[in-house]
Amino acid sequence: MQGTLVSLPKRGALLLFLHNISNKNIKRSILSENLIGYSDNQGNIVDTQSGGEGFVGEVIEYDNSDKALEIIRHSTAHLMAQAITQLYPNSQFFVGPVVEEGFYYDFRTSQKIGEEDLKKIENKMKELIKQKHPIEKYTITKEEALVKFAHDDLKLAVLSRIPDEEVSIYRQGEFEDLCRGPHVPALNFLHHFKLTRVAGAYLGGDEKAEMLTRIYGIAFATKEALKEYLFMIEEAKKRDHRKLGNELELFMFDEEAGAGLPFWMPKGARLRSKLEAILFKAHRKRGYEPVRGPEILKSDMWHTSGHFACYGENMYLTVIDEQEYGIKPMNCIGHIEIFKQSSKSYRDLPYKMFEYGVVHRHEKSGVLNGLLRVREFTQDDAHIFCTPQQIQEVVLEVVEFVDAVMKKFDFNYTMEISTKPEKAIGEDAVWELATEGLKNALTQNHLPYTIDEGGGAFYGPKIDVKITDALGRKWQCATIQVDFNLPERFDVEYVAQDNSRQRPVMIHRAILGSFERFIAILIEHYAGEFPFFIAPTQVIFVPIGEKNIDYANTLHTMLLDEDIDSEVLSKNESLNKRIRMAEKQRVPYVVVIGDEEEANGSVAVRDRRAKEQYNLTKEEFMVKLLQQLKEGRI
RNA sequence: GCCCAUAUGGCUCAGGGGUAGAGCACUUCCUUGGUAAGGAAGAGGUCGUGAGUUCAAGUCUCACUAUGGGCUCCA
Repeated sequence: MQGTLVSLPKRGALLLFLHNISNKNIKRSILSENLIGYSDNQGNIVDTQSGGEGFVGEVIEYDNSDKALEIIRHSTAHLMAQAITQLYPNSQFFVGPVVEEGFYYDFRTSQKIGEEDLKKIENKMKELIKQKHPIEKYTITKEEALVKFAHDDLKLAVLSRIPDEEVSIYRQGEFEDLCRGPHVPALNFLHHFKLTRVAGAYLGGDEKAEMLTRIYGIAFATKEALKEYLFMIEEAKKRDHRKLGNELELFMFDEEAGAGLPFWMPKGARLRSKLEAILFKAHRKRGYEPVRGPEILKSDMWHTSGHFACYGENMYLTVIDEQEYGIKPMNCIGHIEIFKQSSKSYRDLPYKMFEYGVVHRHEKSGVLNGLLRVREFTQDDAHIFCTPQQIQEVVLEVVEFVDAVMKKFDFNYTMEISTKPEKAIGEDAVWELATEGLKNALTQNHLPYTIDEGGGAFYGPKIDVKITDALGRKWQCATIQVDFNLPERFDVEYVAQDNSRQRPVMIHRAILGSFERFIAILIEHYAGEFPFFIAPTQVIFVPIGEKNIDYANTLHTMLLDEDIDSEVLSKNESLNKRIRMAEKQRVPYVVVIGDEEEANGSVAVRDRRAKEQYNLTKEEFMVKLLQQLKEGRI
C-alpha cells in the first residue's frame, strides 16, 4: 500500500492519504487541520482518502454543515461497527448509511442486544477513538471482493446490489468494511455522538426477509450541537401526547377493550367537541352540507367500490342474517349514495357534503401509536361532486380552507402534488385537466408546491399537505384527491345544460385528517397549553373562602351559557395549594375570587401567558373571554 | 405481522426466590386561608393473564395480552 503520512501538530491528527497527493492538496490540508473532505463541482462529497492527485474541489471542514455531518456520521457508523465487532466477535454487518436523522447500522449477532448494551458500545467506541487509527481506503475488483467476503452472506448480499466492477474497502486498525465512503481521515475526528435506539429491521426492508438488529445513532461536530439535539429529544418526550394525554386526563386506552381503540375522557371530549364545533361552522360557511352514512354496509358495496380488492386486508367484517357486512374504513360510499338519492342538475354542482366519519381500519399491531395511529378514528371527511372543469376552482377553495385552519393553529405547511402513476384508470385528457387544475389552484394562490411525479392514486392526482409543528417535526394531515373512479363504478350522473347525462368528478378531502391524529399533534405542538378557543377547561375559579363558592358557581354558569368551560376549585385545601393545582392544569385563566371581588362584582385574573395578575369587572372579563372565543373562528 | 425492551395501588416509580414499599392523587378530621404544596389519621395492590420450575415465585422459565423503540432512506 502506498501512502503519504502527514502529521499535524495542533490536533496531533494523523492524516493518511492514499495515492500520491498533489502538493497543492497537502498544502491545503495543512492550512486547515479541520479538512475532512471535498465537494466536487457536482456537489458530490469526496473524502480525503479518495481525493487523489490533482483533485480540485471545495474544501469541507470539520463543522456542523450538512456535508461535514454526512462524513462524520458515516464514520461514526463504522466506528460503532468496529466497537460491536470487538464486543460481539461473531457480528456480521449489512449496511450502515447516513439517514435524515443520524445514522444506523444493520447487523447480525449471536447475542441479543438491548437498550442497556448501547452504553457499553458507546464506551468501546470512545476507547477506540483514543487509538487514533487513520481511516484508510483501498479498492479491489468485485471478483476479489466476492472471494474476500465469501464467508459473509450479508456482505455478499450487499455486493450483489453493486453494479460496479471495482469496490472500495475502508480500514481502521483491525476493522475493515466494504464501503463507498465518504469518511473522515482518522478516528480522532469523532467526538460527539450518541447511540439513540436499538431496533429490528428487515434485511433490505423486505417483510419476508430475515430480521437484523439495527442501532441508530447521531453525531455532530460540536458538543453544543449534540447537546441541543439531545435537548430537543427531551423536549419532545415531555410533550409526548401519550404522557400529556394521561396527565391532563384527555384520553385513555384499555387493554381489555382492545388495542388501538381510544376512549375520550371528559376533558379530552371537551377539547374535541370544541374543535368539532369550530370546524362544523367553518364547513357550513363554505357551503358544505352535513351528512351521515351508516357504520356498516353490505360487502357487495365494498366490492363495487374496489375497497374489498384494494383495502380488504384492513377491513373488519361481520355477518348479520347470513349476509356479510363490512365496517366502513372510509366514508365515500355513504356520500355517493346520498348524492344519488335524488337526480342532480349541473346547477347543483359543485355539491359539497361533509361528515365527521367514524372509520375502523385494521392497522398492524406493531404500528399502533397513541392517538397517532389507532384502529378507530374520526375523519373530517368531505366529498365534492363537480365537473372536470370545476376542479380548479373547487381545489382552490379547499386549499384556502386548509390554509385558514393551519394558520389558526400556528402551523407552517408545504404541499406536494402527486401526478399520474403508471397504473392508472381514466382518460389522459381528464388526468391532464385534473392535474393542471391542482397546479393552477396552487399557483394562483401563490402557494409553493413540489411535485411527486407518478405518485398519485390510481384513480386520480392529489395534493398532500405536510405541516410543521413547534418542534420542527413534519406531519402529513390534509389531503385533496381527485377521483374519476368511484363515480364510474357507482354510475353517478348529473343532468347537463343540454339535458344529457354526464359523469361528475369526485373530490375527496380531509383537512385535519383525523381528529385523533390532529389532536395528538396539537397536544405536542402546544405542549398541552391549548389556545383558549379549544382548551378543555378555559377558566378555573379559585374561591378564597367557603362563603365565596356561590359567587364562583354563578360565574361558572354564566360562562357555560356562552359555551365556555370552567371549573370551581373549592375543595378543602389551602389557597396556595389550590392555586398551584389550578396553574398546573395549564388552563388559560385562573381566577381568584374573595370577599373583595364579590363586593365589587369583579374577578382577579391570573393569565397563563402574561404570567401576571390583574383585576377586571365580571362584565369586562366576559367581553375578554368572548373576544378570545371569536378568535377561534375559521 | 416481525425484532428488541417493558408490565408492581388511580398516577410516577423503588424492590430481583422467604410477611408488598414510597411520593402524588383519594377518604375523614383539624385548619377558612389573599396568589404555586398547612397539619393529622385512613383506605387502596392475589405485583398484566395463564402455565411451569421450586419446600417457597412480583422476583426464575415459557406462552399469551398490552405498551414502547423500530422495520423506505440501498457498501
